[in-house]
Amino acid sequence: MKRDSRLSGVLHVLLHMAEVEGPVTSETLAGIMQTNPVVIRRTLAGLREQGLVTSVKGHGGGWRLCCDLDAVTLHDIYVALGEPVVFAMGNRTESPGCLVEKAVNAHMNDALQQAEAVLMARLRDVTLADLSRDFHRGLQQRDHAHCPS
Amino acid sequence: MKRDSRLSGVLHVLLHMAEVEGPVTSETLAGIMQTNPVVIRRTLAGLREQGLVTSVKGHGGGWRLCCDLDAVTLHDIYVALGEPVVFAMGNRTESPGCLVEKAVNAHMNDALQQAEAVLMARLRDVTLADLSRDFHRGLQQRDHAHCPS
DNA sequence: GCAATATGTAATATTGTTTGTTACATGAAA
DNA sequence: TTTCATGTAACAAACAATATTACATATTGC
Repeated sequence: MKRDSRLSGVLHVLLHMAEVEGPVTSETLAGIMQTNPVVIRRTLAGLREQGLVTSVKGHGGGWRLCCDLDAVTLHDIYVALGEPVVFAMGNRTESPGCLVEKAVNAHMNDALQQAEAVLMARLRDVTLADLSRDFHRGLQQRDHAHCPS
Repeated sequence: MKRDSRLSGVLHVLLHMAEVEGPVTSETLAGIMQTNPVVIRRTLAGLREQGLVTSVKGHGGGWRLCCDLDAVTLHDIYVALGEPVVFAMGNRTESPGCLVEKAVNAHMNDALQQAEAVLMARLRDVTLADLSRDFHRGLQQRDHAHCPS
């Protein structure tokens, strides 16, 4: 199954934006992400509606983070993306007439729902600031490795 | 995203088989599932390798359950299907050179892994017998509704 | 033995979704 | 007024799941 990597991708983009002062163009971001500028614009458009980023047209324009990294969780980003489907597995029919299928669906939905609840809880636990901290920790470690005292 | 409904589908098939004495042909099962006999055979082939069903060729042949419904959990079926991918969401790159991506992946994987653990635990909690019981309960309720005393 | 029936499986086609691309309109700065 | 950037619709490509076709193999019953 083809995996939807928008959440992973947009987090990547946001952290890169956090490292830069001025606005960043969709073309630059597309370069980092090895994708198309239009894809970036499409994706970030959702985040803009939630007030997480702003965009400015024209010369010198581009995209800018406009949220408190400490206040935004991964779940907020997930929601801003339109709450994409979580599972690659699902029921054959959602409103089955067959009683066998009803019994199957009931148990499957129960299991999937509990798993989804856990996932959402974990996403709510992590903020963009957490990710950024981890990134900088990784940077430091790498620099130490390259330039030992 | 297109959802993989094999687990749901195969459970449906197994419960139907549990209701019948003799062997059932892939054609009959395909009729119930509104799919193609070859799809049924392909899917059940995996279960046969795990000793959950048997197949007999030729005249009077077909498929038969050969397991204790109480002993087989949904997780067993999931494994017999080859442990299909659980999530529709995933990381952009699994072995990123970019430290930003590394930080993102670490948190995402953590969250996904915990959710997957919960799902598997729930699948292990439910047996085919449980599903069958629920089905018969549903049957009774419907009959009562149709023929009130 | 031979016809009928069923599985086994490879090869191919179809379908549906996501992602990528093109094209062009709109807006802002130099 | 030229240049650069977003906004968006329309279209194309890529990909994975499912469906279909075709034929080999095995078993039963006559």
